Amino acid sequence: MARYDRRVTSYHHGNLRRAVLDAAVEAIAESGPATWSLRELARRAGVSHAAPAHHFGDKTGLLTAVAAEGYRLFADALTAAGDDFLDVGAAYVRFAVDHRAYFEVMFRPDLYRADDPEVAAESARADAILQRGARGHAAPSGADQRTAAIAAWSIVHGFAALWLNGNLPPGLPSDPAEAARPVLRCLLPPRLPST
Amino acid sequence: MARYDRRVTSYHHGNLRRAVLDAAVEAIAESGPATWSLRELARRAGVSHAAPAHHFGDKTGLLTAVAAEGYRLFADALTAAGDDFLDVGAAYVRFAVDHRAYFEVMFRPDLYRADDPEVAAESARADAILQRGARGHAAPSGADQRTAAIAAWSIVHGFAALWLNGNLPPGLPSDPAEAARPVLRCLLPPRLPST
DNA sequence: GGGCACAACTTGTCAATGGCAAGATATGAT
DNA sequence: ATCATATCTTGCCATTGACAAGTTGTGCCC
Repeated sequence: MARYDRRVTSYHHGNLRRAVLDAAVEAIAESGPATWSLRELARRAGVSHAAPAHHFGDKTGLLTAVAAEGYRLFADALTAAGDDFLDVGAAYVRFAVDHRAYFEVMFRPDLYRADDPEVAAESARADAILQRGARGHAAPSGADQRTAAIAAWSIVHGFAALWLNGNLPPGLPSDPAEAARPVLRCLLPPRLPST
Repeated sequence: MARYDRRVTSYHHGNLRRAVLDAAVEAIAESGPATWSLRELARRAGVSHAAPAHHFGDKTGLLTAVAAEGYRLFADALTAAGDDFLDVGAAYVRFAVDHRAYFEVMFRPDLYRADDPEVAAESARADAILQRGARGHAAPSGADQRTAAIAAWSIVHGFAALWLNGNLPPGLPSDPAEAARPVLRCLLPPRLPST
């Protein structure tokens, strides 16, 4: 913490935007997207109570910036996972847990301005990668491609959401991405006995 | 609206608890669980700004009451749906959409006191019914029973969450429960050509 | 029917918050 | 050197959640 505190007393912070953004993500990760205040973030960063408003406009603007950055990191993480459904799904769950604050804001569109250009662009990028990942496995049970893609997205998103809420039964592997794999496999056609 | 306004001017409202609860659900359905205030609900009910506190303690107490009632209605709805996975899943999604306010609060445990006795009891009841519903379909792909149950819960919950967030592609049936059925079927073993 | 304990609600107050306006200070371009 | 502009501060206001203390209605017991 306090990585972005001002080292010396100067009128200009130098990196206020990033400092407030990081403080927000940290605060959200600690106790949800509603328990902190803009003024508290300003205090953490060592600036006056109105300084954040200059960079983000208002609280919604800050959450919009969090969502935009979250979608960018999210799309990057999914891209790095490759094409296979299980790998993309595991990366999806891992992102949700490792970057809980981003994830929680991203999928709560009432918190931010979803029509923000950067948010729209990055979320569209993530969408495209998810579509590709879903296409990587054969449509089960004779369902059409689109239905199968929705099923894939649903099971991955549902697992991540339930994990974050603590709704899953105890005894699962401590690594959520590994815990997810056998669950996601349920959506795939029966495997050959060779593997 | 205003179904619980006081008809006559009297010191006792007569049904304040229910009136505030309904006003809260209405407000949450309109614009999320964070955009309203206790004082606004009090105004809607035509009582003083401190009256709700008498029944719910504080804002968290009110949200706890919403969650408790939500889980009760939820468990009832799932019970009425029967034993079949597709029926229970469709009822799950229907509840999420028809009772959006309850659903959004229920699955955001940071908003309320999850250790509240009534919440715990009703959510346990819902859990049991979900387990039964998941057991109603054969475990696919050789997965064990528990993994299959988590997969079932994940795909249903994920579909509901994505529908509520507006993340699903356009063109689906307008009835979310019917839209969910083919998606949920992806989890089942291939059907016989007879059906 | 009289009195009394308690439930239901009101009024008043306080610190904290988000947002705005106006002012101060630093930065960089020319 | 000057000046436009970005960055940050100070001051202010309405609103909020929470609490304390007072007021009014209700039901119960005798």
